Formats: sequence, structure tokens, C-alpha cells
Amino acid sequence: MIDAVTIKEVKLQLGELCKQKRQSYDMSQQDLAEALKLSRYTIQKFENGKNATLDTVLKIANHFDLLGNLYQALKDLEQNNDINSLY
Amino acid sequence: MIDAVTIKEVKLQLGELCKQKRQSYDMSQQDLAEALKLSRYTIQKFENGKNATLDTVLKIANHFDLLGNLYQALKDLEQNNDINSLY
DNA sequence: TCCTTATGTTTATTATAATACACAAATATA
DNA sequence: TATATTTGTGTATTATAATAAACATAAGGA
Repeated sequence: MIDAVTIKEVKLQLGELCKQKRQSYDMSQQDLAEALKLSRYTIQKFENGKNATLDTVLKIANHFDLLGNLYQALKDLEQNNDINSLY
Repeated sequence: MIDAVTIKEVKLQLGELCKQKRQSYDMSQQDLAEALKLSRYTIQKFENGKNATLDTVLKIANHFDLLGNLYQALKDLEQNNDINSLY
């Protein structure tokens, strides 16, 4: 029996990923905020799993070069090929 | 030379995926809105590529059973294993 | 220890996503 | 054709994400 993943868990994981990617580029929250023309508070809240807008999430994803992969994954899903079915 | 995917394109693709999944379940925008306790206008705007909140996107993803895959993909990315590197 | 930097948190304000209507225009369905 | 259903759009209001500024608290380096 596998526990269902919750929306809250996904948001926390998104924040964790942002933090980890940001640190891997040796950037502070302030650095990332300035690079994306967002406020540090927006980054701060996102990294701690709070709600955000799609634009904010995608700006961050784009900065870490994840937009192409995301787009392709969405295309695959549309053709009823979920990620797992590719193996 | 590959054109970079834009944030706008990702939002449009997200909307398309929502529409396609919704129709595959024979649901109207109204049906989906009621199931998720969102307004039809929110679904309408999302399907047409407008900005939305993370909560809205994840509610929709959850309804179409995509949350687990998304969570795992995020976990993989955190370990520097992007989707492509799995092949 | 002092000084700098990064992060967490608050308050107030602004911008905008979400809601709740209504109504028109398509798109089926009988 | 009619009729019903779905979708697109408009307007006003509400809820909340984003901003801006300040301040506290680490945590790290000189």
C-alpha cells in the first residue's frame, strides 16, 4: 500500500529543489530574486513550500534549465505516455 | 539549433493537457470545477494558458493522478538525475 | 570578538488570481 | 431546425500572491 502524495508534499519538494539548485549555483535567495526580477520574499516563501503562481515557478524552472524537460514531459503525457510508460 | 521553450508555451501546453485529460474523462469545465471546488472561470483561464496558482495546477494534476509522477520527477531532479539522464 | 552575509519573519501596500454573476457564441443532440 | 449543453467573454468583488522595507537571528569569516 503506497501512501498518496499530497499537494503540500509536492510544494515542499518544489521548494527543496529550488533551494538545492540555487545553492549548487552558489546563489543567495537575494541573488536568485534579482536574477528573476522577483522579490526575495517570493523566493523565501516558495522555498518553504508556500503557494505561488505558475509564472513564479516557471521563471525559477527556466533559470535552472528545466523548462525544456518539463515541456517534453507534458507533451508525453498528452500522448498518454506517462513517464513510467517510457521504460 | 533548438529553440528555447518559453514560459508562455509551457502554460499553453499545461492548459492543453488539462483539456485533453478532462475530455478523456468526459467532463465539462463545469464538472471539473465542481469536482475540485474551483470556479469554472479558473479552469477556463488555465486551459487557455493564463497564469494560475500552484494550488490550482496541483489540484488538477492530482485529479488526473499525476501527482505521484510529478513528485518522483522532482525527487529525481534533486539527485541531479534529470529525466533524460535516466535513459 | 567583531563584522558581514544569508535567512527567517513582520507589517503595510499593490497587483492579480479566484470567485460569482450574467450573457453571447459555438457545439452538440433530439 | 429547435433545444440543450458547453465554451468563451465581460464586469465587479474578494482573496491572496507579490512587493517593499525593516529588523532579528543566526552562521561564517576576518
